[in-house]
Amino acid sequence: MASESATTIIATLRHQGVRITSARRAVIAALVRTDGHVTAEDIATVVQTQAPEIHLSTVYRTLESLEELGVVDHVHLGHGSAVYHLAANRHQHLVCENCKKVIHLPGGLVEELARDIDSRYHFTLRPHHFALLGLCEDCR
Amino acid sequence: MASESATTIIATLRHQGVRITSARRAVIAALVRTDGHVTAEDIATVVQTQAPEIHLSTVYRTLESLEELGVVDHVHLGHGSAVYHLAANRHQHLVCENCKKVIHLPGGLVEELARDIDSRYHFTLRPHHFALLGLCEDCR
DNA sequence: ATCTAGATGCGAACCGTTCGCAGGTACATC
DNA sequence: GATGTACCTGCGAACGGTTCGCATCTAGAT
Repeated sequence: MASESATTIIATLRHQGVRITSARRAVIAALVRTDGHVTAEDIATVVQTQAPEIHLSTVYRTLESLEELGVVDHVHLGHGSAVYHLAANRHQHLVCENCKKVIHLPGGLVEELARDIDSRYHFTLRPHHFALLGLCEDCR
Repeated sequence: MASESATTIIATLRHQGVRITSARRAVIAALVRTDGHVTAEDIATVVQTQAPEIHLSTVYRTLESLEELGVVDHVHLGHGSAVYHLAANRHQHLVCENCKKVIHLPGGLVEELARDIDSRYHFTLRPHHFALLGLCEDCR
């Protein structure tokens, strides 16, 4: 799945009646460019190299809107700030509780567990919203 | 698995060379008594009905030590404060992202996933340290 | 009874995030 | 192109949860 371009995302947003401001352009551009797990602060830093007036709180608010619109996800890695990425590259995270290393996993891994939990507890897992914690090879 | 009594826990701690102070007694007693998912603040409140001078920061420090000694676990439910419980009743949590309801699961549920992740990524899941987020029956 | 490493109480600091408000800007409308 | 207004922004202050520094105290070894 190729990652969406900034222009595509902007077109989608405009189509949904969302105002395209320079701050939003900048945040989207940053997300598309970095394409990893970045914190709001990371995004602010990137964005501010071009447009220093864009405030961290605007970045938070923009990310919040983008998430409501289904364009980005945020994940809590179990320590420190949440990280954000484009919903298009949704995936799972393993996080080492010792060295904090993050390992990306393909999205499908948890599906069996999700089915099991659904049938037994009538609960729909949304696995991309949480990280799987544990110990990596080096730390265990 | 019967939950350990406060006296048993204290004996274990003493045996490991840990000082038994009145604050620690009180925190352990509170944990044994409530036996659910309580926040540090909850514990402080309980403890302070008997011993008002025990400070929230002491509760945090005590919980930290108890966790290092393997007596308690803490879990981040994805929003708000972490919750603590005795390691003896280790279990899994489903948390509804909408209504915040918490469902307890037996510990073994994630084992297959854990084995899978271990063999593919050489990573040891510690599933009791994170909640599984999603949507409950009523909210989905 | 004495000593000392370690635990405590207290408040201030911290970090990540949210909020309130006054001013600014996108875009629908003419 | 000018105008209006709902929405967005910048800013700083506040927030909730947790950690820290420091002076004092105390458990338990001697």
